[in-house]
Amino acid sequence: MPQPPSKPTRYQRTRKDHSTETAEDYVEAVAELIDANTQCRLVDLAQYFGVSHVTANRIVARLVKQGLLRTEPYKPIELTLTGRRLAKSCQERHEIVRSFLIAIGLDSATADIDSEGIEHHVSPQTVELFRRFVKRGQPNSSD
Amino acid sequence: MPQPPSKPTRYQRTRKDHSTETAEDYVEAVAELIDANTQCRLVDLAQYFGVSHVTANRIVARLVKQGLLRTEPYKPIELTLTGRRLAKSCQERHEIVRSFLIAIGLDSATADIDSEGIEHHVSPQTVELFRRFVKRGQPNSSD
DNA sequence: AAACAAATGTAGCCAACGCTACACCTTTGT
DNA sequence: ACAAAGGTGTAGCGTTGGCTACATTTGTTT
Repeated sequence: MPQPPSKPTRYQRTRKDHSTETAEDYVEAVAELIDANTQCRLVDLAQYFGVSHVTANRIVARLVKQGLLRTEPYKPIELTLTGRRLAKSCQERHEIVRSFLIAIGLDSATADIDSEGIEHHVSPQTVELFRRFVKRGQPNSSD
Repeated sequence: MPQPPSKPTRYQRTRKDHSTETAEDYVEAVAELIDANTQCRLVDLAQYFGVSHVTANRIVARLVKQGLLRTEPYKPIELTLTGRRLAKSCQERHEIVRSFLIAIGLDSATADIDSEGIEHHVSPQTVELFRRFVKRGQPNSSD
Protein backbone atom coordinates (compact mmCIF):
# COMPACT_ATOMS: atom_id res chain seq x y z
CA MET A 1 0.00 0.00 0.00
CA PRO A 2 1.12 3.55 -0.69
CA GLN A 3 2.95 5.40 2.03
CA PRO A 4 1.29 8.54 3.34
CA PRO A 5 3.27 11.72 2.79
CA SER A 6 3.50 12.34 6.53
CA LYS A 7 6.04 15.09 6.85
CA PRO A 8 5.52 16.11 10.43
CA THR A 9 9.08 17.32 10.76
CA ARG A 10 8.51 19.92 8.17
CA TYR A 11 5.50 21.27 9.96
CA GLN A 12 7.13 21.02 13.32
CA ARG A 13 9.49 23.69 12.15
CA THR A 14 7.11 25.69 10.03
CA ARG A 15 4.69 26.32 12.86
CA LYS A 16 7.29 26.28 15.60
CA ASP A 17 6.43 29.10 17.85
CA HIS A 18 3.88 31.54 16.78
CA SER A 19 4.70 33.43 19.90
CA THR A 20 8.32 33.57 18.73
CA GLU A 21 7.20 35.34 15.60
CA THR A 22 5.22 37.77 17.69
CA ALA A 23 8.22 38.32 19.92
CA GLU A 24 10.39 39.08 16.92
CA ASP A 25 7.83 41.44 15.44
CA TYR A 26 7.41 43.35 18.66
CA VAL A 27 11.07 43.60 19.47
CA GLU A 28 11.75 44.82 15.97
CA ALA A 29 8.93 47.36 16.26
CA VAL A 30 10.17 48.63 19.60
CA ALA A 31 13.59 49.17 18.09
CA GLU A 32 12.16 51.02 15.11
CA LEU A 33 9.93 53.19 17.27
CA ILE A 34 12.72 54.12 19.63
CA ASP A 35 14.85 54.90 16.66
CA ALA A 36 12.20 57.14 15.16
CA ASN A 37 10.68 58.67 18.28
CA THR A 38 13.39 58.49 20.91
CA GLN A 39 11.04 56.45 23.04
CA CYS A 40 8.44 53.74 22.55
CA ARG A 41 5.07 54.06 24.24
CA LEU A 42 2.39 51.42 24.42
CA VAL A 43 0.08 53.39 22.18
CA ASP A 44 2.76 53.58 19.52
CA LEU A 45 3.10 49.84 19.53
CA ALA A 46 -0.64 49.31 19.46
CA GLN A 47 -0.98 51.66 16.53
CA TYR A 48 1.97 50.10 14.76
CA PHE A 49 0.36 46.68 14.80
CA GLY A 50 -3.20 47.89 14.49
CA VAL A 51 -4.28 46.24 17.73
CA SER A 52 -5.78 47.56 20.93
CA HIS A 53 -3.49 48.81 23.67
CA VAL A 54 -4.70 45.91 25.77
CA THR A 55 -3.36 43.34 23.38
CA ALA A 56 -0.10 45.21 23.03
CA ASN A 57 0.15 45.49 26.78
CA ARG A 58 -0.26 41.78 27.35
CA ILE A 59 2.35 40.92 24.76
CA VAL A 60 4.79 43.44 26.16
CA ALA A 61 4.26 41.93 29.60
CA ARG A 62 5.14 38.53 28.24
CA LEU A 63 8.26 39.80 26.53
CA VAL A 64 9.33 41.53 29.72
CA LYS A 65 8.96 38.21 31.49
CA GLN A 66 11.04 36.62 28.75
CA GLY A 67 13.76 39.19 29.22
CA LEU A 68 13.50 40.89 25.86
CA LEU A 69 11.88 44.12 26.97
CA ARG A 70 12.03 46.29 30.05
CA THR A 71 9.44 48.74 31.35
CA GLU A 72 7.72 50.10 34.41
CA PRO A 73 4.10 51.09 34.95
CA TYR A 74 3.19 54.12 32.87
CA LYS A 75 6.74 54.33 31.57
CA PRO A 76 8.06 53.88 28.05
CA ILE A 77 9.18 50.48 26.80
CA GLU A 78 12.83 49.69 26.41
CA LEU A 79 14.91 46.89 24.98
CA THR A 80 17.12 44.70 27.10
CA LEU A 81 20.48 43.72 25.73
CA THR A 82 19.05 40.42 24.56
CA GLY A 83 16.12 42.23 23.02
CA ARG A 84 18.38 44.66 21.23
CA ARG A 85 20.41 41.83 19.77
CA LEU A 86 17.30 40.01 18.60
CA ALA A 87 15.90 43.19 17.10
CA LYS A 88 19.07 43.83 15.19
CA SER A 89 19.22 40.40 13.64
CA CYS A 90 15.54 40.55 12.74
CA GLN A 91 15.95 43.93 11.14
CA GLU A 92 18.85 42.69 9.09
CA ARG A 93 17.02 39.60 7.93
CA HIS A 94 13.96 41.67 7.19
CA GLU A 95 15.94 44.10 5.11
CA ILE A 96 17.58 41.30 3.15
CA VAL A 97 14.23 39.75 2.32
CA ARG A 98 12.81 43.10 1.36
CA SER A 99 15.64 44.09 -0.91
CA PHE A 100 15.66 40.65 -2.44
CA LEU A 101 12.02 40.96 -3.41
CA ILE A 102 12.72 44.33 -4.94
CA ALA A 103 15.72 42.89 -6.74
CA ILE A 104 13.56 40.32 -8.50
CA GLY A 105 11.22 43.05 -9.64
CA LEU A 106 8.60 43.57 -6.95
CA ASP A 107 7.33 47.07 -6.26
CA SER A 108 8.48 48.41 -2.92
CA ALA A 109 4.99 48.73 -1.40
CA THR A 110 4.24 45.07 -1.95
CA ALA A 111 7.78 44.20 -0.91
CA ASP A 112 7.08 45.91 2.41
CA ILE A 113 4.03 43.76 3.00
CA ASP A 114 5.44 40.46 1.76
CA SER A 115 8.74 40.79 3.56
CA GLU A 116 6.90 41.21 6.86
CA GLY A 117 5.18 37.92 6.29
CA ILE A 118 8.11 36.04 4.85
CA GLU A 119 10.86 37.06 7.24
CA HIS A 120 9.90 34.58 9.90
CA HIS A 121 9.93 31.64 7.55
CA VAL A 122 13.25 31.84 5.80
CA SER A 123 16.03 29.55 6.91
CA PRO A 124 19.53 30.91 7.34
CA GLN A 125 20.46 29.19 4.09
CA THR A 126 17.73 31.00 2.22
CA VAL A 127 18.67 34.32 3.78
CA GLU A 128 22.23 33.78 2.65
CA LEU A 129 21.09 33.02 -0.90
CA PHE A 130 18.92 36.12 -0.89
CA ARG A 131 21.81 38.20 0.34
CA ARG A 132 24.15 37.00 -2.35
CA PHE A 133 21.53 37.50 -4.99
CA VAL A 134 20.99 41.09 -3.98
CA LYS A 135 24.70 41.73 -3.98
CA ARG A 136 25.24 40.42 -7.48
CA GLY A 137 21.82 40.94 -8.98
CA GLN A 138 22.21 37.40 -10.15
CA PRO A 139 21.19 33.96 -9.07
CA ASN A 140 23.75 31.88 -7.24
CA SER A 141 26.48 30.04 -9.12
CA SER A 142 27.74 27.18 -7.05
CA ASP A 143 30.86 28.55 -5.42
CA MET B 1 8.59 65.99 16.26
CA PRO B 2 9.43 62.92 14.24
CA GLN B 3 6.63 60.87 12.80
CA PRO B 4 6.26 57.33 14.07
CA PRO B 5 6.63 54.62 11.45
CA SER B 6 3.09 53.40 12.08
CA LYS B 7 2.42 50.96 9.27
CA PRO B 8 -0.68 49.27 10.56
CA THR B 9 -1.88 48.51 7.06
CA ARG B 10 1.10 46.36 6.44
CA TYR B 11 0.46 44.32 9.52
CA GLN B 12 -3.24 44.21 8.96
CA ARG B 13 -2.48 42.13 5.93
CA THR B 14 0.46 40.24 7.26
CA ARG B 15 -1.42 38.76 10.15
CA LYS B 16 -4.76 38.63 8.41
CA ASP B 17 -6.23 35.33 9.29
CA HIS B 18 -4.13 32.78 10.95
CA SER B 19 -7.08 30.50 10.69
CA THR B 20 -7.05 31.05 6.94
CA GLU B 21 -3.50 29.73 6.83
CA THR B 22 -4.57 26.74 8.82
CA ALA B 23 -7.49 26.19 6.50
CA GLU B 24 -5.19 26.28 3.50
CA ASP B 25 -2.71 23.92 5.11
CA TYR B 26 -5.37 21.41 6.02
CA VAL B 27 -7.19 21.50 2.74
CA GLU B 28 -3.90 21.05 0.93
CA ALA B 29 -2.99 18.15 3.21
CA VAL B 30 -6.33 16.45 2.71
CA ALA B 31 -5.84 16.65 -1.03
CA GLU B 32 -2.34 15.21 -0.79
CA LEU B 33 -3.42 12.42 1.49
CA ILE B 34 -6.35 11.43 -0.67
CA ASP B 35 -4.06 11.51 -3.63
CA ALA B 36 -1.56 9.25 -1.91
CA ASN B 37 -3.86 6.98 0.09
CA THR B 38 -7.16 7.03 -1.74
CA GLN B 39 -8.75 8.32 1.42
CA CYS B 40 -7.92 10.71 4.23
CA ARG B 41 -8.50 9.65 7.82
CA LEU B 42 -8.24 11.84 10.87
CA VAL B 43 -5.16 10.01 12.10
CA ASP B 44 -3.40 10.67 8.84
CA LEU B 45 -4.03 14.36 9.18
CA ALA B 46 -2.96 14.38 12.80
CA GLN B 47 0.25 12.60 11.93
CA TYR B 48 0.84 14.85 8.94
CA PHE B 49 0.80 17.94 11.08
CA GLY B 50 2.28 16.35 14.15
CA VAL B 51 -0.69 17.23 16.35
CA SER B 52 -3.10 15.15 18.38
CA HIS B 53 -6.18 13.74 16.71
CA VAL B 54 -8.23 16.01 18.93
CA THR B 55 -6.71 19.14 17.48
CA ALA B 56 -7.06 17.81 13.96
CA ASN B 57 -10.65 16.88 14.68
CA ARG B 58 -11.58 20.34 15.85
CA ILE B 59 -10.01 22.00 12.86
CA VAL B 60 -11.69 19.59 10.49
CA ALA B 61 -15.01 20.37 12.16
CA ARG B 62 -14.46 24.06 11.58
CA LEU B 63 -13.57 23.55 7.95
CA VAL B 64 -16.67 21.42 7.49
CA LYS B 65 -18.70 24.27 8.89
CA GLN B 66 -16.92 26.59 6.47
CA GLY B 67 -17.81 24.38 3.58
CA LEU B 68 -14.31 23.30 2.62
CA LEU B 69 -14.45 19.72 3.88
CA ARG B 70 -17.12 17.07 4.19
CA THR B 71 -17.22 14.10 6.55
CA GLU B 72 -19.42 11.97 8.75
CA PRO B 73 -18.73 10.42 12.15
CA TYR B 74 -16.08 7.74 11.89
CA LYS B 75 -15.87 8.25 8.15
CA PRO B 76 -12.99 9.51 6.02
CA ILE B 77 -12.60 13.20 5.25
CA GLU B 78 -13.43 14.53 1.83
CA LEU B 79 -13.06 17.80 -0.01
CA THR B 80 -16.02 19.82 -1.16
CA LEU B 81 -15.85 21.47 -4.55
CA THR B 82 -14.78 24.70 -2.91
CA GLY B 83 -12.22 22.84 -0.86
CA ARG B 84 -10.84 21.13 -3.91
CA ARG B 85 -10.45 24.42 -5.73
CA LEU B 86 -8.70 25.98 -2.77
CA ALA B 87 -6.43 22.98 -2.41
CA LYS B 88 -5.46 23.12 -6.03
CA SER B 89 -4.53 26.77 -5.98
CA CYS B 90 -2.57 26.32 -2.79
CA GLN B 91 -0.70 23.38 -4.20
CA GLU B 92 0.20 25.36 -7.28
CA ARG B 93 1.39 28.33 -5.31
CA HIS B 94 3.29 26.05 -2.97
CA GLU B 95 5.02 24.33 -5.84
CA ILE B 96 5.98 27.63 -7.43
CA VAL B 97 7.56 28.84 -4.20
CA ARG B 98 9.33 25.55 -3.71
CA SER B 99 10.79 25.39 -7.21
CA PHE B 100 11.75 29.04 -7.01
CA LEU B 101 13.79 28.42 -3.88
CA ILE B 102 15.49 25.52 -5.58
CA ALA B 103 16.09 27.65 -8.64
CA ILE B 104 18.04 30.19 -6.62
CA GLY B 105 20.19 27.42 -5.22
CA LEU B 106 18.51 26.07 -2.10
CA ASP B 107 18.70 22.36 -1.33
CA SER B 108 15.40 20.59 -1.74
CA ALA B 109 15.05 19.53 1.89
CA THR B 110 15.28 23.10 3.12
CA ALA B 111 13.14 24.21 0.22
CA ASP B 112 10.43 21.86 1.47
CA ILE B 113 10.49 23.44 4.89
CA ASP B 114 10.80 27.06 3.83
CA SER B 115 8.16 26.85 1.13
CA GLU B 116 5.64 25.60 3.68
CA GLY B 117 6.25 28.66 5.75
CA ILE B 118 6.48 31.16 2.94
CA GLU B 119 3.56 30.10 0.78
CA HIS B 120 0.98 31.91 2.86
CA HIS B 121 2.79 35.20 2.76
CA VAL B 122 3.49 35.79 -0.89
CA SER B 123 1.30 38.20 -2.79
CA PRO B 124 0.03 37.26 -6.25
CA GLN B 125 2.59 39.66 -7.70
CA THR B 126 5.41 37.86 -5.95
CA VAL B 127 4.12 34.47 -7.01
CA GLU B 128 4.05 35.68 -10.58
CA LEU B 129 7.63 36.92 -10.33
CA PHE B 130 8.69 33.60 -8.85
CA ARG B 131 6.94 31.74 -11.63
CA ARG B 132 8.61 33.73 -14.36
CA PHE B 133 11.95 33.37 -12.69
CA VAL B 134 11.67 29.61 -12.55
CA LYS B 135 10.62 29.48 -16.16
CA ARG B 136 13.58 31.48 -17.39
CA GLY B 137 16.09 30.77 -14.71
CA GLN B 138 16.59 34.51 -14.75
CA PRO B 139 15.45 37.54 -12.84
CA ASN B 140 12.66 39.63 -14.31
CA SER B 141 13.32 42.15 -17.09
CA SER B 142 10.54 44.65 -17.20
CA ASP B 143 8.23 43.39 -19.90
C1' DA C 1 -19.36 -14.21 18.36
C1' DA C 2 -16.20 -12.24 21.42
C1' DA C 3 -12.22 -9.89 22.25
C1' DC C 4 -8.88 -6.67 21.08
C1' DA C 5 -6.85 -2.90 18.66
C1' DA C 6 -7.33 1.16 16.33
C1' DA C 7 -9.86 5.20 15.08
C1' DT C 8 -12.97 8.72 16.40
C1' DG C 9 -15.61 11.51 19.56
C1' DT C 10 -16.15 14.31 23.92
C1' DA C 11 -14.92 16.69 28.23
C1' DG C 12 -12.09 19.76 30.12
C1' DC C 13 -7.66 22.11 30.75
C1' DC C 14 -4.06 25.69 29.11
C1' DA C 15 -1.88 29.63 26.39
C1' DA C 16 -1.87 33.22 22.84
C1' DC C 17 -4.11 36.96 20.79
C1' DG C 18 -8.14 39.65 19.64
C1' DC C 19 -11.79 42.82 21.80
C1' DT C 20 -14.86 46.36 24.91
C1' DA C 21 -15.64 48.62 29.08
C1' DC C 22 -14.16 50.74 32.89
C1' DA C 23 -10.73 52.45 36.40
C1' DC C 24 -6.73 54.86 37.31
C1' DC C 25 -2.48 57.55 36.60
C1' DT C 26 0.02 61.50 34.10
C1' DT C 27 0.39 65.30 31.43
C1' DT C 28 -1.33 69.49 29.65
C1' DG C 29 -3.56 73.65 29.49
C1' DT C 30 -6.21 77.11 31.28
C1' DA D 1 -4.39 74.25 41.13
C1' DC D 2 -7.59 71.82 38.69
C1' DA D 3 -10.06 69.97 34.83
C1' DA D 4 -9.74 67.73 30.59
C1' DA D 5 -7.38 64.62 27.70
C1' DG D 6 -4.77 60.99 26.90
C1' DG D 7 -2.00 56.95 28.21
C1' DT D 8 -1.98 52.69 30.96
C1' DG D 9 -3.83 49.06 33.78
C1' DT D 10 -7.42 45.46 34.81
C1' DA D 11 -11.62 42.65 34.38
C1' DG D 12 -13.84 39.75 31.62
C1' DC D 13 -15.22 37.71 27.20
C1' DG D 14 -14.48 35.20 22.51
C1' DT D 15 -11.76 32.31 19.13
C1' DT D 16 -8.04 29.37 17.68
C1' DG D 17 -5.04 25.78 18.52
C1' DG D 18 -2.45 22.75 21.67
C1' DC D 19 -2.94 18.84 25.15
C1' DT D 20 -4.50 14.43 28.26
C1' DA D 21 -7.90 11.35 29.71
C1' DC D 22 -11.69 8.75 28.93
C1' DA D 23 -15.83 6.96 26.23
C1' DT D 24 -17.47 5.10 22.12
C1' DT D 25 -17.46 3.10 17.54
C1' DT D 26 -15.33 0.32 13.89
C1' DG D 27 -12.75 -3.20 12.16
C1' DT D 28 -9.86 -7.32 12.75
C1' DT D 29 -8.57 -11.51 14.61
C1' DT D 30 -9.09 -15.31 16.93
